[in-house]
Amino acid sequence: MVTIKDVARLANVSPSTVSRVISDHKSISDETKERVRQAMEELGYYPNFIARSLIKRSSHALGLILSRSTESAFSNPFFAEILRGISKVTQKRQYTLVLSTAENYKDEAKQCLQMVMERRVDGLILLAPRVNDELIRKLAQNKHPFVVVGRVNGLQHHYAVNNDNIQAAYSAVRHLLNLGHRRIAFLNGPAEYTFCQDRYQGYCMALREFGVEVDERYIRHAQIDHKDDYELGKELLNLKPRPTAFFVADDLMVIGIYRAIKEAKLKIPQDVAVIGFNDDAFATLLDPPLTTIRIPIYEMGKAAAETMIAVLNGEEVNPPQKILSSELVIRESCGAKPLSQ
Amino acid sequence: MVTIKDVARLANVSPSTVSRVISDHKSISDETKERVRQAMEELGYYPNFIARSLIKRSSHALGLILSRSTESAFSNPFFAEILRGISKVTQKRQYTLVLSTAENYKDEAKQCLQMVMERRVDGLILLAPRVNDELIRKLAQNKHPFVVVGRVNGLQHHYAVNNDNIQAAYSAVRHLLNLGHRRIAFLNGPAEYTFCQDRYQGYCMALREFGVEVDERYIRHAQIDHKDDYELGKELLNLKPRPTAFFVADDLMVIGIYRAIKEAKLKIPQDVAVIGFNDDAFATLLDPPLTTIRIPIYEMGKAAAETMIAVLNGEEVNPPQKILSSELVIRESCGAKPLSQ
DNA sequence: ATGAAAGCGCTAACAA
DNA sequence: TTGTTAGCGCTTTCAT
Repeated sequence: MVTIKDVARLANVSPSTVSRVISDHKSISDETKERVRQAMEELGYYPNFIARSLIKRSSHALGLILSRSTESAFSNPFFAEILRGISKVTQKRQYTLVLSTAENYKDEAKQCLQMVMERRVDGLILLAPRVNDELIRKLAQNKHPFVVVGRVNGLQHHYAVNNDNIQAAYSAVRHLLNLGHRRIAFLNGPAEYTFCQDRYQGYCMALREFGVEVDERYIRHAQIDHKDDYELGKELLNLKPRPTAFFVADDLMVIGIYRAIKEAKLKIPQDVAVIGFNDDAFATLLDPPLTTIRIPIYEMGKAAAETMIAVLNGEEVNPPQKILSSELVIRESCGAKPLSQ
Repeated sequence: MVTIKDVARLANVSPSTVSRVISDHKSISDETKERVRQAMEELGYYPNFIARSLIKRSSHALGLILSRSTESAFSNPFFAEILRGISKVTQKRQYTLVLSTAENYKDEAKQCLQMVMERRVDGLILLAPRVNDELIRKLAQNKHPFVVVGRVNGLQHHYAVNNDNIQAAYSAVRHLLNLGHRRIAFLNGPAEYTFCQDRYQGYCMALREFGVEVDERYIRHAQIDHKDDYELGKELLNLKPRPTAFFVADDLMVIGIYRAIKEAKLKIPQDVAVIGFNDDAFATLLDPPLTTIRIPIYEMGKAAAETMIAVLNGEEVNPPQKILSSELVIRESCGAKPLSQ
């Protein structure tokens, strides 16, 4: 292995001079700089990242915590999109991106704590926080740098990036209400996630505003792996009286819902209107194209990574909690445009 | 920061003894072992991974190189599936998984070379090799440990895991030929990837076996980001005489093809048969459900990671190039079962 | 069974 | 502007 000493010897300088050239220190004459660079080139020298990390007390790496099984995370377009945003930033800032890869929450919490304690990563980006998230509590307690994508409850000082879930769900349901729907089924994600809580709250808000009572029979929580969407869709369609519209908290679940509706020989949107969430790429390809909420996933990923790096650099991040807006995208799964805005 | 010295002091032993306890060295009395462990617990000690890496000359990390833009990689279910397989292994073996995140091939090659030279990772897993892949050539030249998922051309000694692309494409096309199709359009991926070359070869093999001449007009290469599938589908459908079947080299592209076919007021499979590749999760949800080739993506990911780790451990891997078999999954997009096998 | 000492490859005071 | 020296936190000979 070529080390800094080899370069120093060849260039006839001390190792510290080489080190200074690496970090482009100002007080090095152009002449020696050139000579050292040539020696590096000649020897094919690359600084040893690990040695550097040791002395700098920083791995210059960010950990990404999925907060769900690897399987269900990777198969969701949301994940791809957030990863795209994060990696855009890590790449630019020369950070290493480390993926946590656990099979369940408990393993993940342990792994993740170990990762920071062992200094494999300088900071963490956490997706999909849970209600009373144990891991987040511990990280905060140990004062480990992290930023959450989503909303954390019961924690005062922390960094987070989120979209306006309550408002977004509210807009979606109001859209259906404006179209005249009153029995609106809600297929939500697992109740343990705060983002599902928030969407539930938005759903209720809209109904109440229109004087419609929230009927829990019309609400279902699907599993995070989306294996039971279709079944839950059938259940909801069998309710008497049948819901005339579906608010589905993730476009991925719409696939199962569409199937259940079509199998019941019902037409979308004539018999049942459907509105989704996320605006995944395939939403426009569904039949009929899906009306849904577009959330700026890529931007959230970017913001999360930028926040984390800024915090690690000791910069002030203000505000510590950012909320990005979403937008209702009207396609054909709910029928005509609403009368009133 | 709690170091090995702090633990040593508290447990009244030398740092080397603590180090031995960490790695569970045999020649340490149970009594001291216990005492040291207690001290660790009490202080909340975690070994510094970086210091350890420095002396062990190993980062205990694997880099994953996507070989395409972050965007197009992450949006393909193939990627999620391979990542799932890889992470299953890295997790079990306590390896850190590092994601390379470049926007284009040139950047990626540079980044990736830097990653290994700087010792951020011990080895690399490379996806989707290109014909005459520059990066792979360089890695081999510098003797850097890597394993490729796919086929590499023009390189003698290397490790690789692949599926039987030629055979798989051959089966797919033969299936169509057995059903009586003779004008079979082929929507392939970019010609620069070896897996596309292989699928092309399988396509030709089958046609020739049935005495059908290969007509290049019926062959198109889609972009890796799947943005032009629909357009290419329309082009192919406008050919005179019109193809009666489509062999599509990635299920993701089938979405565009289905759309083109339906817009032309043609029925699947009555007017046009379609066969895909990958057996992505959504294949069964398409209308009609897609006949496709199932490749063991998860297993390939596992095998790749296992191979890489074995190689790093100095174990012998035999054979160095593994080929996993794929399987034709018959659903409804090609109509009836073929008469002959 | 345990400790002392050297050193992994680098950086950063402090000197010169 | 450059070199000398100490040391980041750990492991590993070599002694004892």
